[in-house]
Amino acid sequence: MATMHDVARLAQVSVSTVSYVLTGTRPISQATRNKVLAAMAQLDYQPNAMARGLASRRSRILGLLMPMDERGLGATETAFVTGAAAAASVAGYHLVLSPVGGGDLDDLRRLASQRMLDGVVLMEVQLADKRVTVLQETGVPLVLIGRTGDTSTLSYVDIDFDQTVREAVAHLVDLGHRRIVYVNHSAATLASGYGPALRTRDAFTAAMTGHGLEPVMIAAEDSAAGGRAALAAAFAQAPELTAVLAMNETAIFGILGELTGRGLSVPDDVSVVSMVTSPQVAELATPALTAMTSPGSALGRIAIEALTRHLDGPADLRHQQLLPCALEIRGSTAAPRSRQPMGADQ
Amino acid sequence: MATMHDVARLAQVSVSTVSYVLTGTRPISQATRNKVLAAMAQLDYQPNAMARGLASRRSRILGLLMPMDERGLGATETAFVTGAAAAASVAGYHLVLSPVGGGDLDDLRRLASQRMLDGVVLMEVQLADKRVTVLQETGVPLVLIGRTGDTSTLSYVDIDFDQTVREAVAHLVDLGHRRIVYVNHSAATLASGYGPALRTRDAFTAAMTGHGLEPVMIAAEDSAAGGRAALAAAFAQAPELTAVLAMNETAIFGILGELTGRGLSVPDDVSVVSMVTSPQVAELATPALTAMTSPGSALGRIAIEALTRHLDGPADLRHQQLLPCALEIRGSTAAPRSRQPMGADQ
DNA sequence: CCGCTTCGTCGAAACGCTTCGACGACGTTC
DNA sequence: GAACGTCGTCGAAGCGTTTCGACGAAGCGG
Repeated sequence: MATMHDVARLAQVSVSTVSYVLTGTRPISQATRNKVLAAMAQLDYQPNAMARGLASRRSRILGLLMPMDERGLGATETAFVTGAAAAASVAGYHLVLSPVGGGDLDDLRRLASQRMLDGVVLMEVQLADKRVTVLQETGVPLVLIGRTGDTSTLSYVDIDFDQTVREAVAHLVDLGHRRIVYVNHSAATLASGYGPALRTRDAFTAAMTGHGLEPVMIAAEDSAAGGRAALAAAFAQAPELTAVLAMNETAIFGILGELTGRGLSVPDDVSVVSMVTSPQVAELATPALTAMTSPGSALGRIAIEALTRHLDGPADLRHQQLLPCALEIRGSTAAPRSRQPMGADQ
Repeated sequence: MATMHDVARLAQVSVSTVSYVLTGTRPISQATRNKVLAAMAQLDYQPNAMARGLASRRSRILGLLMPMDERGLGATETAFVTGAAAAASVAGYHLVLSPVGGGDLDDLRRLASQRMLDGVVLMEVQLADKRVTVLQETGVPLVLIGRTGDTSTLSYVDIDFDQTVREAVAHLVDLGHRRIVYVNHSAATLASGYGPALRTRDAFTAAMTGHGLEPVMIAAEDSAAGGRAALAAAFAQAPELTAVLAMNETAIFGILGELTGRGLSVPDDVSVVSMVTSPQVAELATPALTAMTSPGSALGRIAIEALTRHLDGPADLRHQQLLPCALEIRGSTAAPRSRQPMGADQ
């Protein structure tokens, strides 16, 4: 493995000159530059990342910390990762993903303190998230996906759940629906302070109230069975429901199955809107789901851009941004079949 | 940020002694060790990963190179990653995931040549995979998930597709099925040399022939629509089919939808077995799918263990191992309804 | 044509760690 | 009790870069 010394010797210049050619820190004449470049090519020289990192105190590596639980990464998260990786590459950084469980806080602290990562993007942030505290203590530049409860001191990018829910509800209301049930994540997830679940709950209540309608929310386990149970609960609470808005991507297949099982057709009897869903998943269902498509890759890109700006620019700037999901109408929503005289609600 | 010098000064020992306490390379008396440990704790000392890596020429970081395409990571791949991460942690290594597209071969070469990774696990290997060549050239210790066409010189772990298909076919045959259609990945995927698709195709042919049955294979696009089309094609080629074996996890929802659409019930009219599928996905369907569950986390663990053995042990040992998927019977398979006189095939 | 920048290059000192050789101080062994 | 290990520690030499100060050579205004 050739080193800078070898290149310098072959090109008959000093080591520092080679370094300047590589980094562009100081001007180098075209003639010298060419000599050096030729020597590099001839030796198949690759700079040693460790040595660079040690001397320059920056690794040019960004970490994307993602929780890896059993249920896997959806297309949404994947889009996020690819968006982030692309942006990192453009900015001249490598992006590495590190699977961090909730438990290994010490592991996390170690990772961050070892100065191997120039900056960190943390995914799936809870409203009260110890990981954020740990990372802040280490002093690594940090951007969150999602928000903690107190957003004042941190940079973050997140989905604009408020607007997303408002648009979803508006779509259904425009179609003529009045009885709309919201199927959220599980009660346990809500209790754990999972931001998206809590924020959408509040946004749903607000949106429905704004239309003069009564909000009905059901918490569903993240499984097909959970979805089936949720639908049963929904019909118990609101027998005349004509539309379901679902946040729970996993439960939605159970919901659809149960609907079919009850002899109800989508969208003729019941309309279904899936929230924060990727087109890929939406297309899996029959009929394809009308969904609020999450801006996955944009979120990833923006997070990385904010992070690199932190690194290159002044230390204390904050970036806080919300992006709504886009409504994509497919086959699972329609005007409600008028099973009862119109105007009954009014 | 405290350095080793600071620790040494505070503990009144030499820098090398501190290093020996940390690495255990040489014996240190209990008294000295305690002094050093106390100093470390007091200063909240964290070793600098770059400096360590430069001096020792090993980063203690392993890379898991995964293609990140649009369709996301299934639970199978996720299990794989978590298995690998756990094993790496046990062995005292960090595991970082690097999303590498097919195109960035240069990127890959750079990553591997920079001596930032002690070893690499490469996922989703094609039968003829340029990435393997590139990585081999750089000399990084390498373990594959999947196999190239020529397996002689490399370490790999892979699913035993042959046995997996054999078991799946045997399950259906035992139930009494005679007309079984195999829905594979798309023709394009097959043509690109995707190992699992090719190997299962051959294994299916062999297994069916072994039972004295005629193998029928359909290539399906990776989408719900592809699944529907595939089922139509299947009925065209084998109108009396009673069972479907599907490799294509994405198409399977289309298959199920189309089956229902034709008024056929699963499993009474048609049995369905899903191959290389995670329990999570299998449970999404109604009824839950009988599936060949992939040994995801075991594959990850074994790959990392093989890799660390490469690093610590002799340079030239190979590890080549196949693991079958496990048959998990759920609700989508049953004996065929005898729509025609038994013995018609015999 | 004299002092002043600016340009292009060099040598050497970090960066924070590992590792090697050396060296007392003690047992052991015959 | 002389010769020999072993144990615990130290100092110093790297590891392969970046970066800083310095310095000769141009270029330039007055």
